[in-house]
Formats: sequence, structure tokens, C-alpha cells
Amino acid sequence: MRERHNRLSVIKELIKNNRIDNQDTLLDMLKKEGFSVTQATLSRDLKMLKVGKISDGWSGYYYSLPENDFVSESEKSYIQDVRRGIISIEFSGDMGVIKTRPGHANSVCFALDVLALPEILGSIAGDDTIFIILREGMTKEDLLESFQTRIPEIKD
Amino acid sequence: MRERHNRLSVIKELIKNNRIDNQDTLLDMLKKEGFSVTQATLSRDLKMLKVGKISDGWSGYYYSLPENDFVSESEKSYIQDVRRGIISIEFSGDMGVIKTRPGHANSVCFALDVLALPEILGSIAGDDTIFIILREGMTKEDLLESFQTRIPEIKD
DNA sequence: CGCTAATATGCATAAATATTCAATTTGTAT
DNA sequence: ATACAAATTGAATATTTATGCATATTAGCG
Repeated sequence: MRERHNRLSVIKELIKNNRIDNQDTLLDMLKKEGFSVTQATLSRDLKMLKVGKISDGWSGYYYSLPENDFVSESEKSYIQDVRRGIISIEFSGDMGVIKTRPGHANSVCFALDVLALPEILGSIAGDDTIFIILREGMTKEDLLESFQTRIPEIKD
Repeated sequence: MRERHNRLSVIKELIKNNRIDNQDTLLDMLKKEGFSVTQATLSRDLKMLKVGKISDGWSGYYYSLPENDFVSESEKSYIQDVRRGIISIEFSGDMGVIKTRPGHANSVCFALDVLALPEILGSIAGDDTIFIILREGMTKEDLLESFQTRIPEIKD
């Protein structure tokens, strides 16, 4: 199911570069890019990308990515750190344990910190193990979803 | 028709202080504050206030005021400068002429600058006269509307 | 005051967006 | 491979938001 991720990043580009004010026009643009889906799917995609609809300051509204969503170059490299180091992630209640390749725990942990995932209250790294504590009200599913949207989108 | 302005500022407070994610609940809150209107009116109010609907970062969306819409105390005093100094405003094409009380042109002009109305490209002040140039695509109606929403809402 | 133009509002409805449900596809562990 | 759970999607529908139009209210002005 690589399809969806590709679509998501195309949507992101479209939103970043155009003033789009409804899903139907976005749908058309997507079609021209080769993605043929329905409005229902697009609605879900937008929610997943956390796009908002904000005022242009005078006459209307348009879609907009959340602030911190220009993935800076340095941030990309942190994401790489995560991908290179991480082996597994498991949970017990509000706590999670991430296993990494030996010696990678610290760089992964630091990278997670930089990514500032809203689900993570805090984390601490050993040599190949990271403990994380979920923020109150968050579930492991929330965190895993964040991972999916933040991590896989990076190419090469 | 003071009513609407009061309602607008109550709406602003409600949005600033609560996580509201649809107009019906906002409608209820308004009712409790003593404002009884329909969803149609509320929809128009929100557009007038330029509120956006943005992601809370994990599970949903809520209304949010545009960034620069916390009217700072200093900004309030600038608005007062405008209200105290201004006498009339007239247009010819893309240009506007504001007449002020003698000696007030400068303070009004500076205040307009601070308010950073999107409709104004630039302005220059004499002693009791200000010239302003509208930004391309903007009309005098746009500017006057901005005035109405920015200036009158300030109390005392 | 009464008149008029502008503004504000509600009602009904259109337009836009989200969600339910069933079907299909994909991932994973035998 | 085969079976089962999870994820993805579309179609239909529900929910939410915007708007056209008629009416009501207000601000000016003679």
C-alpha cells in the first residue's frame, strides 16, 4: 500500500503550492497527477495530513498545512537517523520500549526529540534501548500513526 | 446595530478560550451568553472574524482565530489614535485621501501602518491629510470593511 | 418624525465535508 | 500458499457550513 503515501505527499505539494479552497478542485488536480480517488478518501487524507482551512485575510478560505510541516533538511536527517537505527517498538500501558541497533539508541532518541511528536511526553536512551512515556490521553495507536505519517514519507 | 459587534467579540473570546469544533456547539454557548441567532448568522460572523478550522494535531479540528488577532494593548492605543484623529476618507481610483484634525495626520498614518491593513500598500502624511494607495486588486469597499471590523470593536 | 438606503437576520436550501458500512486489498503468521 | 486480522477504499448518506432571497431593523437625512 505504497499508493497512499505517494498520494499524501502529492497532496501536500499541491496544497503548499496552490490556493485551493475545496476538495473537488483538489480532486481534479490529483486526477491530473494520476491519482484517481473519491472525495471520501480525500477527506480522510486531509485529516491525516492535518491540513486546516484558514482565511486568506479578505474574501475566502483555503487549505493550509500545519506550521511545522515544512520538513527542514536537518529534520530529514533526523528522520534518517530513526529509520537507520530503529528495530522494533512495543508497548506496555503508557510506556513504550524501542529497540535499536547497538549504539543507535541515543541518536534515535535525540531525533525523536527533534521531531517533537505530540504523543511522546518524554524519552530516555541506553545503548540499544529507549524508554518512552506517552502523554496523557494518547495511545500507542496514536503514536504509531504519527510515525507512519512522519517517517515513511522521506525518500532515499 | 451595536448588537453584532458585541456578539463578534463574545464569539472571539469563546473561540480563544475553548476548543470548539462546530458551529452548533458555538451556537449553544452564544445562547448562554445571551445571544440568540441562527447558524446562518454565525457562519457569517465567523467569516467576518476570519476564524479558521485547524487540526489539533491528533484527532480533530477546532476553530482558531487568525494569528495576529490578539489585539495588543499598544495596538489598542493606535486604534484610539485613528478614532481620535480621523475626520473623513474618500477615494479616487486606487488612491484614498484621509482628512484628519490638524496635526493628527502623522499619528493616524503611523497607526494605520501598525495595524497593517492588507488593503493598504502605502501611505504618507502631511499635517491634516493622508494619502493612501490601495494594494492591487483591493477596492475601497474592502478597506472600509476592514476599518469597520478593526476599529469599532474597541471599547472605551 | 417619516422616508430611503444600507445593513443585518432568518428561513430554506445548496454546497462542502465527514462518516458509516460493506467490499476489497494488503500484511502477517502459520 | 492459506487463513485471519488490519488497512484502504467507494458508494451512499449524514453532518456541517455557506448562501440566495425575502424580511426586518437601523442609521441618516430632509
